[in-house]
Amino acid sequence: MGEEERVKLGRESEGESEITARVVVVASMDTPKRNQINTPISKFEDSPVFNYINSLSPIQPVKSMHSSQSFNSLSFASLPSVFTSPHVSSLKESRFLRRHQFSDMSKPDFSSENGNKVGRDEGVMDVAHDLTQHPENFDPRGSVGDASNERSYESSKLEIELSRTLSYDYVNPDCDPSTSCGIENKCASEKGSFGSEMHIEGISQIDQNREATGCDWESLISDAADLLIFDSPNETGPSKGSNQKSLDSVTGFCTSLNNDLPKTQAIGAVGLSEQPETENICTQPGEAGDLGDRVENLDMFASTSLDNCMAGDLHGKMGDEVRIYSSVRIASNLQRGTRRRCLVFEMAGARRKRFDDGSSCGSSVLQQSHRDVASNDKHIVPLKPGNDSSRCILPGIGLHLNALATTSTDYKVIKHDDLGLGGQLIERDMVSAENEISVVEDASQASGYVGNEEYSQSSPKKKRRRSENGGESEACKRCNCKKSKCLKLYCECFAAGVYCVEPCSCQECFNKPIHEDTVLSTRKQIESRNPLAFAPKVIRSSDSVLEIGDDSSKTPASARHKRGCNCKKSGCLKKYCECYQGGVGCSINCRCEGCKNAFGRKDGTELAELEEEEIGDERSLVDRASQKTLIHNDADHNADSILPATPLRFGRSLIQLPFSSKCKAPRSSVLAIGSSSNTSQKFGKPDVGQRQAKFEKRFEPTKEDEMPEFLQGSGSPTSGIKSGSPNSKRVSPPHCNAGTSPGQRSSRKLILQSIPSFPSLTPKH
DNA sequence: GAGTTTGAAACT
DNA sequence: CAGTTTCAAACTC
Repeated sequence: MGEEERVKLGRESEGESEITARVVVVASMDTPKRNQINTPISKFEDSPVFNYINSLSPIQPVKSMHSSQSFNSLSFASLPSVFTSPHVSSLKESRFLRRHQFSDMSKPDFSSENGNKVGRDEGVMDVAHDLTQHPENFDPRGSVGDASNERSYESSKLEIELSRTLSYDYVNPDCDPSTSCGIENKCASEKGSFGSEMHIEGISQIDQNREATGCDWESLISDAADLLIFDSPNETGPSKGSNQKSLDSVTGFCTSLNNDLPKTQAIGAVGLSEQPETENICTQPGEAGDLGDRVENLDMFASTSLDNCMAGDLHGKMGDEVRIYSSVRIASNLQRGTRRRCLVFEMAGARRKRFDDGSSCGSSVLQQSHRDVASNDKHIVPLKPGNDSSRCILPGIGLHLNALATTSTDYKVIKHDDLGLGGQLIERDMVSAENEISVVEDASQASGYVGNEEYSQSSPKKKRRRSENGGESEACKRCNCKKSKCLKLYCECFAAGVYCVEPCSCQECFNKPIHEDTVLSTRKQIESRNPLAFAPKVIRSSDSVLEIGDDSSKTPASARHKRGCNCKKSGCLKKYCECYQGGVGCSINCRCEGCKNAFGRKDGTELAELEEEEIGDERSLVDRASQKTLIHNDADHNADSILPATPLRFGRSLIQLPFSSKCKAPRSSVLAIGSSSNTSQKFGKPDVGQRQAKFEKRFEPTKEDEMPEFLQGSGSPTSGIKSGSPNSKRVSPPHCNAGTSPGQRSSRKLILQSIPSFPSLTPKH
């Protein structure tokens, strides 16, 4: 219904403009390039796909068309493949790729919203079919596009044809009411294009435009096509400025097209919406005047489902050169990227709110740049059911990873949830910008959070006691601070980068989401003092894991405490010793006296030796246990997450856990070990081993990202634990690494690599 | 559970 | 950087 009205308006307001539009179209039709179009059409007819389409019920060609559009738009957003090959030569491929993407991306939204489940191919086929039926339509469009095509991507004719077909779909009179609305919008956009700029870019552009419009279209349809179309301020408002004529004329034109060349009109609209000139509306309001008409669709879209920024992004994408490759551009274009991010965040935030408990968690590092994301973390962070104190990711050194992970998670959510195009687009952008976060990480986190919550809830008792239970659940990090307010490293929770939770027995605790600002500031302060303060205390190479696997040899030597211990009385045989607690042997960095560390003496004696001498069976048992764990880790990654992976998991203690863990298991924690527990108890190793293993898996990958410094240190061939300052009580950050041998390092890297996303992800600030 | 021991963290 | 103090976990009873 909207169409007619609009058309009327357009005609009334500007009958001449309409005429002009037609004239233009006609001229374009005359262009010799028409032939090209014809050829492609014939191809379609001949193609099996075409036949298939024909075979399909003609009942709802329109819907199919819509779906196709939406897909295009969607693909536009995501299109990795497209990114890879910007060249026109691959147009055909790009098309297919797009389809794929669409299918993937759009499924949720479109299928549900439009009810249009026709595959893109079908849509395309339908379009082709329409074309065959209405060949005249093709000419105009194609001619226009070709003539004006500045970019001259050399886009394949087929692609052009496809785009045309798509556009036709839009126009298709058979469209449902909902679609009609979308069509109108398109018309409006067309106005802009025709009126203001006849030189429609090449077919490629059209195609792109189509995509863009498709996005809008989809959003409109999904939300409320009617409302959007008519309600959109753009139509009446700014867009009408200088271009109003064009709009009106366009409208008229559209109308006429509907009558005469319905399909063509749709195409034009698409093309218009996306002219290259159109940058983001948001950024360039001034354009509204010029592009207002074209933009309308986008604006509407924006108002509808996404932020204006989103729309602006879309516009920008579309506008810039080939839309197909727009995504690439986005990445390059900071402004746009930023906008998207904003959008993304906003969107994410909105969604999150749904889930949000109200507890706030923040990530420090990312805070500034990714503030929004951080806020989003809330969702991700497992809030204890019923407990505000749920752990949140704190900004520690490696926090950015967390944030990223979170972010990624958010994105996922967005994708799956509701976001239509915008959401998807955003995701893409974010991913590209951030270097893609590993999904694994996200999953692990999420699961981890849950685990935490459960865990914490499960045992309100002291942490010590808690750990006893499952051992594995690692109730780690339940503090008992009384004077530090849980804002110093004395507090294990804080040190671990997690918020205190119920189980904690702390007093006057400020390490809670409520005091996020305080926590963050404190963290920063501490980090300023010691950048590695929140880094994992125990640096471990993958080797150790492997070694453990062997059963026999196993020297944890590969892992070392970054700072080393300073034990005087414990002989490094009690948990007072951080090295021992971490399940690693003492190293040069240690200043301990009378070291008897079962995992490796300061003098270089390693575990293996110790085992023989002192430890004996116990150690092997421990190793085995840890080994098992490690082995399972990959598979269990998720399970691991169950561990107290509080938001800050990346925090040092968590990382430490791998081997030692601060998850201090209660003495009795031996349980975890299982059968071997009895023997292992002696040194308490069992706990360590198992726990370490678990944590290790999880954290190892992150280590590098989190702590590049460490990596470097570990990376240092000398590995020497001591490379740093042997004498200094506290090892300087760079030196932190405990001595990992070069070989170890390599193996470690392998592990890291296994986690695909991390390397690239590390967004470094 | 209270008290002691211990060593890291923080402070000077 | 070294020494001292503070702190909370680890440990003992």
